[in-house]
Amino acid sequence: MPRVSREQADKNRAVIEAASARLFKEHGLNGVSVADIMGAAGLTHGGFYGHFESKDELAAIACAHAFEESVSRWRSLTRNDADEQALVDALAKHYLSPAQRDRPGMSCAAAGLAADVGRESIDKPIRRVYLRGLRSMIDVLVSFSSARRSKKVRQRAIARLSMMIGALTLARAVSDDPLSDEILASAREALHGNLA
Amino acid sequence: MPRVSREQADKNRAVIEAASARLFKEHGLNGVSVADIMGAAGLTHGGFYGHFESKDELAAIACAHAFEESVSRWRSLTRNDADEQALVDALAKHYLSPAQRDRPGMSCAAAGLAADVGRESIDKPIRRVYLRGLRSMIDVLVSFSSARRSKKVRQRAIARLSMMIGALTLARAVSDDPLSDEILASAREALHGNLA
DNA sequence: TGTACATCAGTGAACGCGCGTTCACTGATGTAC
DNA sequence: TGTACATCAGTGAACGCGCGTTCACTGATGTAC
Repeated sequence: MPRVSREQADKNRAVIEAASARLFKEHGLNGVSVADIMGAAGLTHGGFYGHFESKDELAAIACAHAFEESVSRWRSLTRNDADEQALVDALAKHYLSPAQRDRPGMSCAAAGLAADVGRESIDKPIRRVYLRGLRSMIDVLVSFSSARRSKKVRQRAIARLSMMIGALTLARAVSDDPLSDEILASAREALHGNLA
Repeated sequence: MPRVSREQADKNRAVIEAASARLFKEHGLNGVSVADIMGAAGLTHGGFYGHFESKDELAAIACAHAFEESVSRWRSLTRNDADEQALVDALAKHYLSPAQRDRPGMSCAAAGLAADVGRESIDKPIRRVYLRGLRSMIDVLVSFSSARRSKKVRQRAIARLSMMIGALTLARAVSDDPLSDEILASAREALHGNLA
């Protein structure tokens, strides 16, 4: 059934973008084919190039979407006027959970795409998008602190983000072993300040 | 020039293993072909199956080699009788450097393969090898402490490892921006205890 | 409002290409005498 | 030690397959009158 309404076509494009964001985080940029993406959106592969110029272009768009989703979830944590440690704890509890580990497609963009983006050549559009997304995540963590201008606050935000992403990535690599839960718990404890 | 001496064949196998460990860390498990690996070892692709049963088998062997190399480098740091913080600082200085970031092939096995291993299905041989390797890295970090038996020491070791691997991975994803050096520096500071 | 037609979103076959793996072959190595 | 021959490490063509991308086609949508 070809030729769908303009409105439906826009919806289809949005579905393709959402599905690809999930699939890219789940299986990696090279672990997902154009046919996989279109199939997940209920379409066939040929129509892809009516919406996007290339798979690389969609990868960049999907990366932006994934970061927007992750960051807005993080920002929603900061609404209440809790203190910095409470906010970090809340984020860590959510972020470093078995549920997040086991559903990479529904989870953090920075963690799910980091290694793949690091291997993309520098001129690929996804690299600039990832950089922008990572900066906004750091900004959210910095905003948890009341003293936002200090270099120390920013460095602490970056270090915390590194630990969360590293722990999630490692937990996924050994998800079939008790060590996986131990990694999540250890990072949560460290972020709570219990190991200092 | 076919039919090489038994001795030369063993050397060839060792070269294939070393080259593949480097390439897998650099480009990912799916970013390297059998022909790439054999070419890097100065051979043609057809001879591959005389040495290994499959690409998956080599991936597991290469992963084991990569961890042995990384862990023995880490262990060499622990020879002198420095205190825990000095050992952590020495490791961080080495690990979180631009040189390590820019040469993934020559760098940490746990960081270079984590995301790929997390996406491999549970029955793939590389997963058990990665788990063993990660455990031995944790053991090295635990051995830095004089109070080796405590749960806290082990959790701290795991949290430190998570932060180092997360920081290195993120630094690679944004390596074309000043944020990359900032990530490395932030993690080094955090590991030194300056941000607590 | 109804009709005629141009547009174009989506289909599915096809393109060239590289993948992991197989296999007949080559000819130096290793061995039996 | 020298010769005859079996072995087998490495070669390169070939396999079936899936990839990203292209394109002729379809037929409902959108528009001009």
